[in-house]
Amino acid sequence: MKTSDAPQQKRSFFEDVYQVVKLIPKGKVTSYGAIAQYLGSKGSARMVGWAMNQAHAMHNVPAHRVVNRQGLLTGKQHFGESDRMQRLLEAEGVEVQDSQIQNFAQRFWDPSVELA
DNA sequence: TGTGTGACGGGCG
DNA sequence: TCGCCCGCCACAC
Repeated sequence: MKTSDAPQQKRSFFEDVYQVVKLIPKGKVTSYGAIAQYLGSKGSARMVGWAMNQAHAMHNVPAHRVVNRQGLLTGKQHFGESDRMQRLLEAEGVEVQDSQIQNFAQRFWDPSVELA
């Protein structure tokens, strides 16, 4: 086995994202950019979004709590059912109207601030 | 090895 | 105000 082992945790950028997402309190949401900024790559919000795509395999990652800066459930399409993501948020007390989180500013949870 | 992709964000017309 | 374009960076093929 040499260096070919360690197929488990890769300490990749993804896991960092997952850890942050897991820390999102129930009933709160954050944005891709906020996570990216917390990770140090403010302009790499796309990476976070893409990481969420892989997070699909991770059942411990509440990806539904991550939305874009507008508070819009842009990633709902990746949850299979169009209403699944919204349903999950509503189950946590987050008001969602037409894929748009209500009182987004109030529900917003910034890791770079809360985890500071 | 290099190119393309991507659940975004900010800026400009 | 709305819409379009460009930029960022890691990962897969």
